[in-house]
Amino acid sequence: MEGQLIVQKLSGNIIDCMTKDNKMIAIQIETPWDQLLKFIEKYMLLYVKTDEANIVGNTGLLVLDPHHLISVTSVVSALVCPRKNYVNFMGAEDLPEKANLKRMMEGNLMHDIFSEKISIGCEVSESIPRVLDKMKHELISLDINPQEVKEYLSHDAKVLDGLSQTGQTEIDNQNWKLGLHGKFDGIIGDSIIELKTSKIPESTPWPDHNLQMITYMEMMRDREDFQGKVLYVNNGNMGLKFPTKYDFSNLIIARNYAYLVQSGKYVPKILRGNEAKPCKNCFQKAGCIYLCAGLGTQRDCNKCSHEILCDKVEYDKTSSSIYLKMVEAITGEQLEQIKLQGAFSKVGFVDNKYRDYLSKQGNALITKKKVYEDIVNGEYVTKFEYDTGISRFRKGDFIRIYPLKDTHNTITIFHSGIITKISKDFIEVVTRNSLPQSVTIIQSVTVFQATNSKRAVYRTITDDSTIISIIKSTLHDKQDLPKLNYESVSMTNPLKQYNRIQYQALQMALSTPDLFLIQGPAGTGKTSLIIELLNQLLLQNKKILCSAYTNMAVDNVAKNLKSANIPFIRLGNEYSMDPIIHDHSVMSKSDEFKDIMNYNNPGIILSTTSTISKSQYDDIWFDYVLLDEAAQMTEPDALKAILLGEKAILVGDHAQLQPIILSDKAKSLNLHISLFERLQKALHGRFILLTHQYRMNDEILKFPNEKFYRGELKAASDKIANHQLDHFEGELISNSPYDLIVINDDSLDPTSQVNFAESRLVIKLVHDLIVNLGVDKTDIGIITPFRAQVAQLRALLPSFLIDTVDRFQGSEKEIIIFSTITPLQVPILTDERRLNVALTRARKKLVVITSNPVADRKHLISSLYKDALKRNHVIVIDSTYVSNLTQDLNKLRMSIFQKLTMKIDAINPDDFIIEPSMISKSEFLIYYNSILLLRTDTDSDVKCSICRQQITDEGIMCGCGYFYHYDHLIDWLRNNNTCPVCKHKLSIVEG
DNA sequence: CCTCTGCAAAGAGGA
Repeated sequence: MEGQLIVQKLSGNIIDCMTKDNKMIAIQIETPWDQLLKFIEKYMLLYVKTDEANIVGNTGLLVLDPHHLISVTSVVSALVCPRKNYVNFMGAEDLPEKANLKRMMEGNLMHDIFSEKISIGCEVSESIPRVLDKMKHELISLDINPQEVKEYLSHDAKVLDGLSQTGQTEIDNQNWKLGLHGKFDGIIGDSIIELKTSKIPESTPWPDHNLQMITYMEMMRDREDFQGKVLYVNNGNMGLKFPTKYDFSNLIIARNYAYLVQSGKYVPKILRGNEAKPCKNCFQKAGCIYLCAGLGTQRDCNKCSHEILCDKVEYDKTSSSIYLKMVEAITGEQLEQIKLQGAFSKVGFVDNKYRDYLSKQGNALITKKKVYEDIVNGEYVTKFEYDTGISRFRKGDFIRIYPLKDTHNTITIFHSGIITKISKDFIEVVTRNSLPQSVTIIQSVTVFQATNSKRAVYRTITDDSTIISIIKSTLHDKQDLPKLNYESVSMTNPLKQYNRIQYQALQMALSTPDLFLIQGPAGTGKTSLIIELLNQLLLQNKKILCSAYTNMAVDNVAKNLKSANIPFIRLGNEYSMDPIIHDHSVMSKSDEFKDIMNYNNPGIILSTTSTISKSQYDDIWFDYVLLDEAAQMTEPDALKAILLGEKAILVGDHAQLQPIILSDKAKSLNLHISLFERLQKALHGRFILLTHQYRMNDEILKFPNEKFYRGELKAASDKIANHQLDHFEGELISNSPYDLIVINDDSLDPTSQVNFAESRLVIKLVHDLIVNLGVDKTDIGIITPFRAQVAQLRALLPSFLIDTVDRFQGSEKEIIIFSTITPLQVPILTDERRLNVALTRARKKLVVITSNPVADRKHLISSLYKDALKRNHVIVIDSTYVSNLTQDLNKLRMSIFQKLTMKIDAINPDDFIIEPSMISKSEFLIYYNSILLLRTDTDSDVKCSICRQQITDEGIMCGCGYFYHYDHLIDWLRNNNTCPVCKHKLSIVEG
């Protein structure tokens, strides 16, 4: 038998399972598979392949939770040593030796050349300068001489010109039966090709290469019977080696153990005695010992074979257990993201209905045809036309591209890419391979930097610096630090004048021997203080890291430094930073960066926490680490940067956005509480609140001030308290700095993330501002909670500044128009902090637009409404007014852009209306994060996965493809929050 | 829902 089974009952080594077509079957599990028995649970999904009803020896396969995909490299490492796989997973890796690092980089570059060779068929000599340029930043930061690498490539890679055939390269693949995913180097003809640059073996590939190739071949077997060839390129020679036979069941056992490690169900023991032979040459030995001693897990010093290296140190038990808890939280979040990616990825094989409806939700994009394809810089640039619609995609998103006519039950192949351009009917992407005419595009969401976060937390165990000790001590007790002696601190050549509190904050930050926290609410001059701190510290010849979670926040500091003429170096990929600061990027300042890296030279480095946490920067040491928007990052994220410095200054506002955490498990372990927020409560004597705000008119400030800052904020001067636009009264605009417009329309779809009525109103407002009142375009900012609404508004109003609330944090504008969408189910505006951000961006005029009556809602937005009503700021309009705007839509748009002397195309209003039937309540009732479950009129042969009875009327299907009686699933969800089979997070929609 | 971004394999030794 062969197939996917759901576990119903376990007794001894017999498991009662249900097949997909509702047959019950008992399987007996014998050695070596019986070692997995204790991990098998009710409702667990299994893939089973066996000749009889017994799974025994190497004749059968048993895959635990096959929808949780494990990477091929993890499996190979788990087969070599399960402990090694565990050590890697825990982030306890050491930075490889320098010589080895260089070999790794050389290998990387060789793969890039190979990739170009078989995808576009260009000469090696043409590729070399190109791939070196792409890798320049990494070579610089690792202090590897590009010239030496170039010589290596010119000598060794030349043989690749001997390859005449072209094919596909870097094949991303997923196998939903075996629970594996991976990426192999290429397919040429009927062969899977894997390139290696190590010493060429005499006959067959080296063992681990053999295992890797066997796994790839097995993963692809159901689709096509590929040959496997390992291509060795070494010292100017080329050798092609064919894999030897290997018992694949051993690989699946290793896969199951890697899965158990990743889901936190299993910790492999350290090897001892005779078992420990492989430890001799293991690169993970130090981390392995470290985890053993640091955490006290599996510790048994008398029997341990690692004695020679181990110093038997007893680490502090408290911080060790906190470390374990944080890693657990990070892992929880990682698992949530793996599931989310899994649910999206199933567009590769679940039926078209599922794909279409991901697309209707804006979570997938289906192309119609290729408009052009070009090769730029060794990569394919493809432009597609798609059915007009509004999606959540935007420029710069990492995406996965699935060929539409290439689906398979168990295997999916996709291309990774980046969106370079997107409009309402065209999308342009960059990929390594040529793409077919019709594809499905989904967002790539496995982006949580789990390994680096774990590495940072792991390093805090043994770090006994003052600052890390203070942070650790606040985890169990409140700490009162001695007062700072700051009064005598003076500044040389300050950039500007500061108020009393700002000045005190600067003095305190500059005098702290360890840490300091500055809470800077909206408009209180946070950015000026950061620039001044950087300025003063640089004058003191300090080496400083200034870091934030988002590229936008880092760029904000960079632009201010640039205009103050203060030198700095910006780390990170150039495509993710503002082009204005390209001349400060590490690519343009490589020599200065090398000096700062390697010597004790002063300087300012700007980077996202994500970039600076890469292992290649482990050895840089800073006098100061300055964190901007520190309340927006998780504690591990903050630790990544803080670990690199002697002192730390955290600037943020915990009344504004907090880190985004998807997993309930991680939330229960407080991963969503930032270090800034925690220290603000637990650490006394190192905190100041800035209270003078330089942004908002008092009418705009009033509500957020009372709601979020206990009324502690004041305008810095009367001038600011009263500043407003000159004569700005219009048809929909009052003479006051603050309006709340309510569209009285009950027919709107409350689940939608786009709202055309609000968009039309935005256009009307922009029209009145620009055309009637002569407002400058750059003074207007338009914000909204959803990416989809941003896309709609951008399509209607090209070249205007339109963005999500989250991305607008840290910015301000004279006039802000805030389209709320007033969603029912989605708690986007019930998060007070997001509302706070939205309401505090405007200097002189704030217009909030909401749809539907809001007064009777429990949401915070209803108290906003009540407050506005009391203060006479509410403007109510009816739906007829808005629908009449539709006829004038193009006229309004044309006159806006005529005034701006820009040419635009007319649009068809119908393109923007989301039919209520598309997302009707009766069809979709249960959410999996952003994905809805399908409610369907089922065919007769579908069975409920809970009661195993036939579904005769309506059934409901999870993204994993399993059906339920509607009532049974609802019953189940009263006590659980996941799909019984695949464990995806599900929640019932109110109403 | 909102954000961040690369991903996975790259490498040594060696049957």
